[in-house]
Amino acid sequence: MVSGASVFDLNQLRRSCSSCALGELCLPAGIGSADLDRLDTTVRDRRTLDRGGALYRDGDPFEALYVVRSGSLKTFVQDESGDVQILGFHLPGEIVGFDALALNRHVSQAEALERSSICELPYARLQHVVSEVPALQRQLMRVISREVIEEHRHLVMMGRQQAQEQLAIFLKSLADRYQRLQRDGIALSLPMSRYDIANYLGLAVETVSRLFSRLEEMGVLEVNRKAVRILRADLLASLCHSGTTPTKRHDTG
Amino acid sequence: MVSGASVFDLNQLRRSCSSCALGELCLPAGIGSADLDRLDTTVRDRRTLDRGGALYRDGDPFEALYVVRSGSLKTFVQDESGDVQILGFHLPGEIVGFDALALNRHVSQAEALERSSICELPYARLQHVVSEVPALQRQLMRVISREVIEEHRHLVMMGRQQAQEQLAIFLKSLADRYQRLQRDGIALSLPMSRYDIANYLGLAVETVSRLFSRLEEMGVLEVNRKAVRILRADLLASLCHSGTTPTKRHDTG
DNA sequence: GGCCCGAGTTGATTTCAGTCAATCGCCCGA
DNA sequence: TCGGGCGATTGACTGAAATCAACTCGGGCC
Repeated sequence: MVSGASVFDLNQLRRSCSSCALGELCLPAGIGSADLDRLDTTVRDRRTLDRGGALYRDGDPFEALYVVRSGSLKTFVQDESGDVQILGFHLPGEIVGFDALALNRHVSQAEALERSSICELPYARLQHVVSEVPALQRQLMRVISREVIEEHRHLVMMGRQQAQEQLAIFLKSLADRYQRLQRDGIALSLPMSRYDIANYLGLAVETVSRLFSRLEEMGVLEVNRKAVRILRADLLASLCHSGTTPTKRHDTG
Repeated sequence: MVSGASVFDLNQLRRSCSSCALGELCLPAGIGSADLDRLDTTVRDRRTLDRGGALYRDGDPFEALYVVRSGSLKTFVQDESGDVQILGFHLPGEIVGFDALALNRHVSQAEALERSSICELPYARLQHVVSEVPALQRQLMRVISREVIEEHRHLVMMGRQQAQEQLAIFLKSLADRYQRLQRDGIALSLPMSRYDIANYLGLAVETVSRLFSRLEEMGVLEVNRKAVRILRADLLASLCHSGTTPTKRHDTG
């Protein structure tokens, strides 16, 4: 039984993309099955990271793009004085490492928030396959574009004046992403700490903590540390656009 | 004389990239001259936008990438209630329009901050050339990666708790970009309004105005509306890291 | 099991930035 | 040339979030 499972895993590993449950969420979306086999050959292997384990560090040479297979990551930049800004939280199916394309070395860092499994796409191989499979090239561009758009969402979130709006948008967006993964979008178990959330949103930890409490008092959430249950998704959604912020209105400058 | 200039412009138009002064700053960086000629064939033409003129709007079908040739643009998203978040200011040599790759339509908007000249790279043609010139494909990826990194800088700026730090970083970064364009990095003439700056940084206009005044009092700047002269670049640089923000320090969550 | 540490929460206080309001002055167009 | 309007500045005030501080709780480790 045990050895049987192990053999199964090996096969799984060998035909990673074709059989991967993430399917449409990952790079292979919209790729024909023949091309999919080609893509399979570029996936070197899976790496497992423990909580806090580094996938890449600032300055590391660019070797590969990485797909989160299970678990979750955070990416962040850290300046010379040690200040951190978290750039994103990455759930299964999401690809990280695009920051290294420009200079052939990473200019940010990626770390596991929990025990995570990662697919590695060595860029040399990927580039080779991409040059032979135009559909994959387009798909790769689409994926980077998604990354750009995701960062736009982050900027919009941070641009809000009301901290409560920021947190509401964050939680709603996280819930939506879990739901797209066919996971529970109501009973979340946040993989990141309050410190991470605060940093991600540009707030103080205490503020985030207080906001969780306030949302609980309002009956929007049920909060127990990392376990967060959304009781009133409608209210949460309305809190995302609450205050009319005249500063932000369009103004041909 | 007049018709002579016109003929010259036409030739210029025809051999745009090869003769463009932007050279290394734009897409052609690191491309051989033969490939450069190939790239030239993909540049449809130049468009001129007046101040406030739209390059593309939210929902527009994806037709091309655009290079700022002269002038400057702002890109922004606008939600259903009209709230705007400015995503970036774009100077000559910079490419915009990557947001549309994911869904084949734009999910943001681009508008000229002043009279601007834009090179249009129809994506269908670009893709064709890219498939024949692998170096160009790599270069295109590098350019998108630069866009991602630029957005990281924006996020880091917005994440700062002190508004003064945000503005200092903004000004320093803008000065650096102008200098890279071989323009004056000391005597800036800001193409964007105070409203734009405020929105970009997630601040109120009044705060931005007060900060300009404060920086002037401190002897860092000389401010006259859009004309800003950096008197003490060293001080400006030090203001970029002023407050030690313990919240932001790295913290394994 | 008990201890210890760090994440998380809550409270008190401060401060900085947002808001409201008034005014200036530049630019553009009648 | 003269208004008008908007961008920009400045002031007064308010309020929300940061800061400082104390404490709780839970999990991991011995």
